Amino acid sequence: MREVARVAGVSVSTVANVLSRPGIVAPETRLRVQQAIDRIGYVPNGAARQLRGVPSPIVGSVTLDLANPFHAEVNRGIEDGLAAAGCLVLACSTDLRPDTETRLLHLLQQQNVRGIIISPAHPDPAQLLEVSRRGTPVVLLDHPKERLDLCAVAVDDALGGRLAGEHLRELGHRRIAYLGATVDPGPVTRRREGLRQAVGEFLDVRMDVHPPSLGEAAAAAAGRIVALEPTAVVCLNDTAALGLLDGLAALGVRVPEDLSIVGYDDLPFARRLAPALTTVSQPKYQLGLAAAELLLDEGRPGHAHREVRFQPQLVVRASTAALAH
Amino acid sequence: MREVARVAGVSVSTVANVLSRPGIVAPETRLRVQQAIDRIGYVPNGAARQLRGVPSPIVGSVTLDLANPFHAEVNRGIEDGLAAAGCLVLACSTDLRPDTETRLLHLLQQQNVRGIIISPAHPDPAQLLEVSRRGTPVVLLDHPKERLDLCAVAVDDALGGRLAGEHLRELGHRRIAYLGATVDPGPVTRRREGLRQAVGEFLDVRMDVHPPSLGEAAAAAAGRIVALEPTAVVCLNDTAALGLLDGLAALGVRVPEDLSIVGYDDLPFARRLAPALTTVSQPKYQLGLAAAELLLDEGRPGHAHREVRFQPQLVVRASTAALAH
DNA sequence: TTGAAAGCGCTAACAC
DNA sequence: GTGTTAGCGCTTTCAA
Repeated sequence: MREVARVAGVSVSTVANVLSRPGIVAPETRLRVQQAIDRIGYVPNGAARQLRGVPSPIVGSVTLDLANPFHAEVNRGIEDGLAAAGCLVLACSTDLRPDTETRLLHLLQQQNVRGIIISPAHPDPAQLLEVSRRGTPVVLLDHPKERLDLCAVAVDDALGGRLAGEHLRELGHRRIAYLGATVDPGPVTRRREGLRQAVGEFLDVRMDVHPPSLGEAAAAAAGRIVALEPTAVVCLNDTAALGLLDGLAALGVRVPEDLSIVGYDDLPFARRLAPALTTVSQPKYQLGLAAAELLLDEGRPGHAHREVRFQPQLVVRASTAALAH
Repeated sequence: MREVARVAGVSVSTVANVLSRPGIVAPETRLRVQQAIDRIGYVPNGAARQLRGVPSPIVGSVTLDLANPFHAEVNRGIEDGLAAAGCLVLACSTDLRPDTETRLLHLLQQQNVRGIIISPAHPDPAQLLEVSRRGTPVVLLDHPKERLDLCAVAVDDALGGRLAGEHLRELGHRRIAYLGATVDPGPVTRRREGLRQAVGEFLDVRMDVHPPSLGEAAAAAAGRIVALEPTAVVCLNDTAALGLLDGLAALGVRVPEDLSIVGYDDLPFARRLAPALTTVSQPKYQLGLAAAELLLDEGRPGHAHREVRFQPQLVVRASTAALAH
């Protein structure tokens, strides 16, 4: 900046004025400074600006797994929602590990991010309230606001589970399994409860998803599921359903003749699987967009914390069928 | 920090020492300072640190579209590769728009990021060389190094196209279409050329992918493709192949009996489509991991720019078949 | 309309 | 082993 000032024959503060309040500088001077900036290829130093109190354009996004297509699309919504305000997304994955989440929250605070959008891995929100209290706005994603003093974007997960359960009941199913993981994120736990309340006999199946992928774990769980003799299985998401279809095919179990399958998320491939997957759809891009808007609103004068709530929708396809007698 | 010093009864520089060079501080003093830090809940200010020359832990990742499962997984590889060094990923999508890319590069430089990993949208790398020359390391992703003075992670795209073409030739196909977009990223263009060189009659089909999704555009292109009377179609990626299968089903065209289809990327769903998709697999997570490693190496003493090259692999499934006579 | 100067929070050289 | 001190690049009064 000093160099720009020298070349333009003005003082640093005039250069600063051209950058921050161009209206206050004489047109002729402004032009000279602009030319100097272009000639030198001057790029302002964000760190120095921040130190002077200008808010950072960076927003932290803490998700469970960026490689998961659901989260990837949510993040794209966040990115686009923030882009209008010139903000950038610092994207992090926790793999559902509370300690990783704690570490990331620390790092983000240190970076003075404008705010944090988080799908919590830790069941206790105390940590998040503390971050918020310290001055970094926090928006919950895929988590209900309840009485928390934070903004939240939520999907009615229990309803999603119930929709799947009621659909299966109507088809005559009574023994229904839920394929989840040994440790599930909040939304999956809430779906399970919604399903449990909607069905007769509920069979809880848990996968250990450590080393292999979710799909492989689901394929490997096929035998255990079949042994329980359910007539239908609801999976924690479409990827698990995909793997389960694989595993069932290997066992010679026909879907939906022998077993009905329901997925969750309605990823683009769901409609083209063999058989086309019945699933529960939830908005993805819109979730991210809403979270971005809530976060941007945090800075504004009359801001009050609020919740934006989305409804899931059952999409019936060919992987579920009426129970044969 | 001053507050911590006051509480611990030491000077700010002692606090600084505890944070940056703990070994130099007397254990007793160190403990007192640590306790003060915990009690106050002090969080260091990254901006101030940066201003003093400590490198930023943030790395920019500029991709074409974070919501694309291929890029999402690449980014996850980047994230994990950088995590070991305590770095965070600022993830951006360009949607293949050169002006967006330019804007993002500017923003990233302003943030003094440690480096930038980029899948270029702009065909001319001049801009990237300039960024690198100015002191922000740049690693090319999904782009060959060639004579550029940058590190690069590349996949042999032409080979990928050739593999698809040779597979189809062996099955007796001669009229082969390539389904791409009106404006394709570099890798897709290179695959097209590889395919063109491997087949007899090459039919170039371009989709306009602006408002709807790639899958929908591909479904809509089914009619145009059929009119060209190819016996096989290679798609720019699996998502397009998925859409095309949809469109063909609506037209009553059977795959592979009437038309063979080849995808690209081998996304998890490819093996479970109806029919299971023949596709060209390329490493995704590994690409990101390699890029992260190259970037981290940029800071080290004897660093020399180099290219890490991956080979694509043909995965034959049920969507391609020998040409009936 | 422009310039001089103070200071944001921190690090590191140096003196004690 | 600990404290004093001088900036890092910028914004923002305030004075000229």
